[in-house]
Amino acid sequence: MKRASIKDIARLANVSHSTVSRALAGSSLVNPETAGKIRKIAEQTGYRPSAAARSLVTSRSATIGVVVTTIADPFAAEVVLGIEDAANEHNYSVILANSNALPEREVKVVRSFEERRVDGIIVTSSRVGATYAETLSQTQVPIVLLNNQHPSEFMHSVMIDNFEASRELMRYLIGLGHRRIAYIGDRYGYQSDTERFGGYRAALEGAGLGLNKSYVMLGDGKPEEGGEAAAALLELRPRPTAIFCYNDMTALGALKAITERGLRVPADISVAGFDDLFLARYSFPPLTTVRQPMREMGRLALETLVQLCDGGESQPFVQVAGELIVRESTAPPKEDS
Amino acid sequence: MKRASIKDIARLANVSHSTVSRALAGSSLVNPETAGKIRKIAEQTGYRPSAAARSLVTSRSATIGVVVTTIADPFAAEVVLGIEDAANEHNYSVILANSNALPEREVKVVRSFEERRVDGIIVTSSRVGATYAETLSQTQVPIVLLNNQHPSEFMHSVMIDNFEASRELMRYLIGLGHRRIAYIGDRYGYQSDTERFGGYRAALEGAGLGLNKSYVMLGDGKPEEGGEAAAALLELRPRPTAIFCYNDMTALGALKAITERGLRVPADISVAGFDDLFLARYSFPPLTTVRQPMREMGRLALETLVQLCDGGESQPFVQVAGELIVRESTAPPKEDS
DNA sequence: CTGAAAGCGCTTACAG
DNA sequence: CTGAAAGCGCTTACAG
Repeated sequence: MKRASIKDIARLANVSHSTVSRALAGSSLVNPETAGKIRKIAEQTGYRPSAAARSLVTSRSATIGVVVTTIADPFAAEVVLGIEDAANEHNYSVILANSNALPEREVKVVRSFEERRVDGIIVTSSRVGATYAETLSQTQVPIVLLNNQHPSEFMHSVMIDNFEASRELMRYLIGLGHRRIAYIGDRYGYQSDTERFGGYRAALEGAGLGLNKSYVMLGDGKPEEGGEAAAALLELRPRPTAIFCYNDMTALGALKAITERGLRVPADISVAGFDDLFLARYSFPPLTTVRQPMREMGRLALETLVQLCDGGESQPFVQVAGELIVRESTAPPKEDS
Repeated sequence: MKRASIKDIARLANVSHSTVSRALAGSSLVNPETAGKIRKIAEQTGYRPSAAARSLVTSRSATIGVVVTTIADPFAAEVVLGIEDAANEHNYSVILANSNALPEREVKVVRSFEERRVDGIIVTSSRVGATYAETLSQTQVPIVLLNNQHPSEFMHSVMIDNFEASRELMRYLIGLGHRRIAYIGDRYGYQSDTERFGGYRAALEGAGLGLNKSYVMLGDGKPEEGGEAAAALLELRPRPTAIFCYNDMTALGALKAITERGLRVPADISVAGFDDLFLARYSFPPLTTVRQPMREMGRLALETLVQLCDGGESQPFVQVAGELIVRESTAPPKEDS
């Protein structure tokens, strides 16, 4: 059974299909009475306009493409929720694709977005390398990068002020009395990591503390390696009294590794993360971290994109502020340490 | 700058657009040499076929719609990852929508799917109430429910064998020596909760233990209320020696509430969950739970859907097995309890 | 093997 | 206010 088309309705209403089109579009150029009749018939027949047909003539699809590395990452999931909620309000649909950080997948995704003539693309927190960036810019549609900035006239970005937020967290740790603070970063060289490390370093310098390179470790942004890095840090003498993790996932692994080795957080060592994922409230102990307004950032990205799609201007870099969330994984260092 | 169309390529190749269409579709009805030339031009001009135009004539969109309550739920995220990975392999795109459990949102989502002429729909773990089910069945496209079964010729479903998995977990707990086992379910009456409760009950009976109604609490599937329920359970005398939570999120809250009250898990009381979310390995202590193969279930749902879209048959109920994962949140009850 | 023609379901000038 | 016509970019019988 095929879906009713505009023609079927025209026949039932005894008008031309042009009139039906206008009536359904709410045009003022049609007799209110006829319009009402048409709408009623459309309603009764369960008519649904074909987005494909419409987009063919209007050359707009009311669809945006969203690429994440993997939606199983809680950060990405929160962002996508924000994007989709906002998209829904603007009557856009979102096509979701996971790149799994595979270059061939990235290429395929962009190609599929192109074929579907998405009106814009949002790329969330992945490394946008040179090739990927090039593939992306060739799409000719507006692109918004989330937590990833790339200097290009085609790309806008929304991100948190990593440097400032990181520095604030560090000042808090230093204020607690910590002098030996380690940093577990991300070996993939995300911009956000670089910036957070920048804040870490600036805070150390600001406090007259030098950067001790042996206190800087690299993980992969996930618990497993966060734990390994933390374990290695524990072996150092003098041992750091606090560990600042690039993100909450890393911190989660650190917490586990430390606890498993019989040390207590924060009595023996403090741990802080970054993101304020949902699970930061349920870790043991609850994690001190920097909150990123993930949903709002997603919403902001969508809104920027819609503005761009409507041919409007938008500032190329939207920056939001982080917020220090103090929980129970941080405390002053032990007297004797 | 507009995208190149089949006509542009036809002009450049000095053939008709029909030939271009055939060549690009890999039809054998076209001279290999011409075909090669056409493909080369298409490549050079960065030609991308319009999915809209194609779907208009083929009446297939190569798109499927996925509705989740919220993608911020880790369970949903894992499932969606599985769906999208499989969809990618079959060259389908997925449109993602969050219903937020709002009826009006559900209606809007389905409407949008209809307008986009999705080839099929997957609905993940939400209550598919009577109205929603009706809205869904009217779409005329195949529907696959994940962790939600609904008797209807239009709907297929893939789900875990909740009853059996729940019973297995209970047997394990009983085998440990527990006699007073509480259950924290979900007040929204999901089918999965009903079935897990069924397994709980059957196991108790099977062991000659009666069902103590005061040991059965209801949460909302999230940590907060899981914690409240656990706290209430702790007040009971005699106190239960183990708590089986409907899902990991509930267990996470229970763990926190118990620990905050100065009791130790599993020394003072055992806790088990269901799902084996990523975070179950990082809770304190690591959670004993039942693993649901979430990604595989997503993949299975997509595969079932594709089969249905291709006009094939498929068994209406696909059931997968759960797997008991024993970690550190469960142990024999204390001697004196 | 190739092209001309029709048609998918819409929107939108154009003419009345 | 309304209709006939053209066209968006494809696929696919039909005829050669």
